[in-house]
Order: sequence, then C-alpha cells, then structure tokens
Amino acid sequence: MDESSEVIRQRREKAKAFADQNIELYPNDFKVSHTVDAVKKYIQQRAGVVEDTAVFAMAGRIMGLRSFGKAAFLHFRDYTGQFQAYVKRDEIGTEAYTSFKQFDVGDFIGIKGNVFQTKTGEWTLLAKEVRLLCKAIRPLPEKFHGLRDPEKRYRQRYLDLIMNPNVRDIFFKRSHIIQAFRNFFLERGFLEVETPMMQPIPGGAEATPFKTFHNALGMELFLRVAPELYLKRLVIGGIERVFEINRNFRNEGVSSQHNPEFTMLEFYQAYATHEDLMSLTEEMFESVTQHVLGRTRFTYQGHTIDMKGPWRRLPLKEALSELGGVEPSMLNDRQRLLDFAESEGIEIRKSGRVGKILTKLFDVLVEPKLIEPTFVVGYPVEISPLARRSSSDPELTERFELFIGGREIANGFSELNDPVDQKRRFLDQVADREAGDEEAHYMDEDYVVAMEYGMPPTAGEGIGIDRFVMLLTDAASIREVILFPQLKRISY
RNA sequence: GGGCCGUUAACUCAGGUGGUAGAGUAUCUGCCUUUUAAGCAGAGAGUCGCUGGUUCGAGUCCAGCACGGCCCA
Repeated sequence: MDESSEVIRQRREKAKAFADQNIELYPNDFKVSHTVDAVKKYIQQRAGVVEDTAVFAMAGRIMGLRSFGKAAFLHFRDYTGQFQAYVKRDEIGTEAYTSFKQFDVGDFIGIKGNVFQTKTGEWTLLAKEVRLLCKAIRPLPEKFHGLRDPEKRYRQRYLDLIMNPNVRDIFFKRSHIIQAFRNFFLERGFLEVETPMMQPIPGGAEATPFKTFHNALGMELFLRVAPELYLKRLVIGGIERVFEINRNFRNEGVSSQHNPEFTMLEFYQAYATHEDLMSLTEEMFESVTQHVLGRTRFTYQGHTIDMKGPWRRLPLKEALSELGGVEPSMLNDRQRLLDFAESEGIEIRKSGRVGKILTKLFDVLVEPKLIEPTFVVGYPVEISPLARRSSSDPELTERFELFIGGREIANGFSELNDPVDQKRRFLDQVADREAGDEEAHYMDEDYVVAMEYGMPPTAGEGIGIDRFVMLLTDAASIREVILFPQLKRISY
C-alpha cells in the first residue's frame, strides 16, 4: 500500500534521525495531569483567572501546525477535545526546538506548561517542555476537505474518526442509544442474557443462515439468524422478563439497508400480549429518543418524525388497499394478486402462498410510505409460524410490525405456546423449504419439547438497533452506523 | 443478479474532438516569536484501478476484470 510515497519516505527518515539522536519514537512514560476537558473546566471554574504557576501536562495528536521559525502554534486533540499550544524556542531551548521542528501533523506529543490567553482570547498552553510520544509515518488526509471517499472511510474507519467529527458523534450516539434501551429494560425487572450465536438449528426468523463447522464435535453449526427460540426457552425456564442485545447474521445481499451482521434487541415478557408490547414500545421509543436527543421530534432524510405516542395501528390489508392501491376485493384472491403484482413489475415466486404475496406487495407499495411511526397489525398465520393465532380470526396472528421512516424497525407478537399447533406450523415450514424456499424455518423438535413442559402466555419483540440508530442520526446508509461494515476483500 | 456513475500525487479534485499529466492542501528548502484554511519565495512528488485491444501514439476510444457509490430486483 503505497510504501514508496515521497511523504512516507520523508517521515521514515525523520523517524530514523530521531532514533539516531536517541530520541525515543514511542515512549510510554509521559504522565498526563489534565485532559483537554479538565483544563477547560479548570479555567472556567476560575472565571478565566489562572495563576501563572499552574502547570499542566497534556497529551494528544497534532491536528494543525503553524510554524514561524522560532515559534509555532499547534492544535492537539485528545479523547475529550482540542486545545492550542504555543511552542517558543526561548521557552524550551534551541536543541529541543530543533527537534520540535521535525514534528508533523498526526504525531502524538506530550506538553508541559502554563496556560495563557492569546490576543484573540484563545486559551493556549505555553510549552515549557515538548515530547514526542509517537511518530506518525503516514500523513493524515488533508484538513480542509477531509476524507470523503466512502470506500476509504469504511475500510480505514480510524481515519474517518480522526477527520470527520460527525462520524464520532454517530458512534457515541449509538452507544448512548443502546445504553438507554438497556436501562429501560433493567428498570422494569428484565434480565439481560446471552444465548448461542452458533446454533445447530437456526431458528426464529425467515432468513438464510451462514454455515460453519465445529471440528471437535464433528458438527455442522449455523450462525444465528435470531435468538428467539432460545429466549423463549428461558421464559419456559421461569425467566419471565428477559432481553438480549446482540448480533444476528443473515446470508443475504449487502445494501445501504443490509449488513450481513447486525444488532438486534429481543425481549420477552410473560403474561403480556402484543397489545401490551405496542404500548410498551411507544413508551420505550419515546423515552430512548428523549434521553439521547433531548426531544422526541427529529428530522430523518428530510421528513419530520415524532416518537411521541400513541401511534397509528393499521391492519395489513387496510394498509394495502389504502396506501398500496390494491383493490379490497382482490385481497383474498391469489390469482388476482399475482396478476396485480406482475402488472406492477413486482417479482413473486409463483408457488408462494397468499400471505407471502401480500407481504411482498406491502414491502414494495406500502412500507416506503410509512414515515411516522405506524404499527401494522393482522399478519397471516402462514408467514408467522411462531405467533399466536388471533382469537377473532384464526387465519391471522396477534402480531405487529413497526414502521418508521419508511422502514421496518420492530416486529412483535403474542407468542404461540400451544406445542401441537407449533409442531404443525414447523411442518408447514418444512414443506415450504422442500418446495424450494431457502428462508423457511427449520423443524426444531427440541423447542417443541420445551414448549410441552409449558410456556406461560408471553409476548416478545425484536428491534433492529442499527435501523433505530440510523433514524436518530439521520443516516441514509446502514454503513454509517456500523463501525466496520462488511466490504469485499481487496488485495494490496 | 441488472442498470447508471466513479477509481488520476498523501488528501480533495481538474484534465473538449487521442499528441509523454495539472491545481489547491499536504511535503521539502529559505525567511518569519500571538497564529488559527498563518504568510512570502522556491522545489520535489504520479505503474492515471488492473489486463488486453485499436492506433505511429491511449488518462482520453473499445473489451474484460476488480473495488466502491446510487438506483432497481
């Protein structure tokens, strides 16, 4: 990777010259007394009156350097902020200053000195001593335009983090969001758990799994597509309120909306229904958004969204006729739906059942229109093999999906806890799989056995954390909220 | 998987109709002790993504490939 560039050569020569003068390139014995933030607070607490004798030992990466020959201003940055330093030959001595002149933007330095105000009023560290803490061999991207090339930003995320403050903000916000979700559940008596990422039978979602192999066990394993079946085993085991925030893996295409590994929050609550969870979700999203943004309204890709509930509850078929332009009379007519899909240019597997066709039409025609938070309810049994049947219509389930900003954010339902029905539903899925549907669920006998021991009435939900973070950070692509998104491998 | 666009110096980008590559920033040298996209003067820096083809001659035209972005499925 461009080993021979002129700048890199020059930097290596500088490093060698330091080494030849016995100046350590990578010392670790510099003791920091104050972070940038601590110094700023110190000054603020004294209302800008700081005694000349106060000495600060600070460290950071040089971000800007303006040199005059016998003095120089520089900005350095640590984890807490950026600060200016003023280095004068008369203060640090000729020999030290000669070395200092070989420092570059990107190097880490340690500085000891007093603070003063420049004539423009900026608080500045007047160096009495400057030390190299780490010599950078490669130059940082240019300061004014920064780093823009998206490929480079993702592959070399550290450069992106150094050069683009907004990127740092996104990942701080992501961390705060996850903390806020976690706190929400802990405050309500939920237990946080970790269940297997490597599963002998991948279950809990319609998705193609990644396959792997355990040598010692001589056993094929799958990276999980969802933790659902394990979490419900825990409910059976008496953990009536349980949640997990962790990675799922799905072997599908990569796009601005899909990364092969993504973060999911799943939670289960015994003695609750999907109705209870919809209310809980309203409360949760409002609370998390308020915590992170300090308000419930925000702008996403030009749309104003308010997380404050209650949100609209819209039956799937009503959504299709009202927003999708599907005539109500054709909603139960498989052939007419297929014809309609074809006329709209929507590709559908001909063998698909009505429920599949409806959801496919919904994905294309309705989903992008659901900008304000909206619960869609009334999902057919055949596409909800783990959900409880609706008591009013046995062809439908007590299930909802939540859409915000034109995307699915959450999916929840009252859980099916009838082992006989569960087994039948698995068998239907197996039939679909044998008919060529790679995403159909696998039979999980062990899960049925668990259910035969008795699962209390329960409701559960999954929330796509990455997509939630996209909303609160106004990110158009999922790659903006995942530190190291999956990219194809390149050879240098 | 399909369509469109991109890949040129460390970074950000220019390079009608083919004639041996430019700018700004960064770097290096000199001057400069309150600057902040510091300033002034000068200099160096590139397998033009890769592989082929057309041509006397390709960054430019053609084909294939790689990687990325956006849109569609």
